[in-house]
Amino acid sequence: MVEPLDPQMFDPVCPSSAMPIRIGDKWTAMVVLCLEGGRRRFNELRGPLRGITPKVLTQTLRAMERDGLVTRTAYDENPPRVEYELTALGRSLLTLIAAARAWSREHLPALFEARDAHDSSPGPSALRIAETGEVIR
Amino acid sequence: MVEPLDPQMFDPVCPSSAMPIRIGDKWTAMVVLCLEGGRRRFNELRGPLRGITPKVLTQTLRAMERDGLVTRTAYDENPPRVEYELTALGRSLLTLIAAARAWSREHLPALFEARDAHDSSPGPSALRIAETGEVIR
DNA sequence: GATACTGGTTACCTCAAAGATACTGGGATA
DNA sequence: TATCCCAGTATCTTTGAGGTAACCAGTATC
Repeated sequence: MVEPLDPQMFDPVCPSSAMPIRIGDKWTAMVVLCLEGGRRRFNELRGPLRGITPKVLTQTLRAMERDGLVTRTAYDENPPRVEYELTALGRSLLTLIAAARAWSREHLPALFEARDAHDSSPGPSALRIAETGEVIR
Repeated sequence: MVEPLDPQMFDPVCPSSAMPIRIGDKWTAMVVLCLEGGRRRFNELRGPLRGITPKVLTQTLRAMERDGLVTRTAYDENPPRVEYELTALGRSLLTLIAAARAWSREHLPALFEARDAHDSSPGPSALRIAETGEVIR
């Protein structure tokens, strides 16, 4: 069997939403990474994907199954058991995900730096904010 | 000066929305590609990005400027002139975009094939349920 | 005057994704 | 009899991306 998934494998502090690369839906890339080491069960995936609701995980997996990225195998047991596994097509995304992560490691700090510099610049943006009365928390 | 942009450079029939990779917002990757050959003016970008509204192009360019992907240069002329240009950080996305396009060229047909097969499959779940104890590939 | 040009801004609307919360079935277990 | 477990469903609400249309300032043209 495969090793259990590390519940800490995705750092919630890491603002992946700020990463300008997305594979599929919000959770698709993380599901692919979870399945990299072998087949996994539904509730096994819910550990590392902290905060995902069963509904959204179901939606994500169904969409991935439809696109041929994962296979779903349901065993007629009790309690029920369902396993998900990457297809060759799903595995082909791993290199792309690795490229995106490499880009992030190399360039994301510069992006945040630019963002911070922009947000704290005394330029016309401050004026525009003052004019609109927009509140920034 | 640079050559004019080809208004056909993005095929509207190409379902890029189906491509499971996204760089930044919906238009970010296309803007990067438009700026690959040199600086461009606002309305120059609106040609290839068929269907983009000025509001969304403004939002996209502002966000990219904030993230240090493009520079915005406004000339105090009449009529006004504004030019956008890729930064080194923005250019660093080109390799990632190339990787995503390579993946799509290679694997997107298989994805669509899987999707079509799934959508026109006869039985919903009966075939996908494994027999008890049976080893599934 | 009236209109057009450029590079936008603003208000308003729509729609789908995401999330919160609760509930299901049916055998196994206490 | 009651409860637990897994793999989901069902329903509602929120969020936010994206789109439509109107408007702006300053100059130049008709």
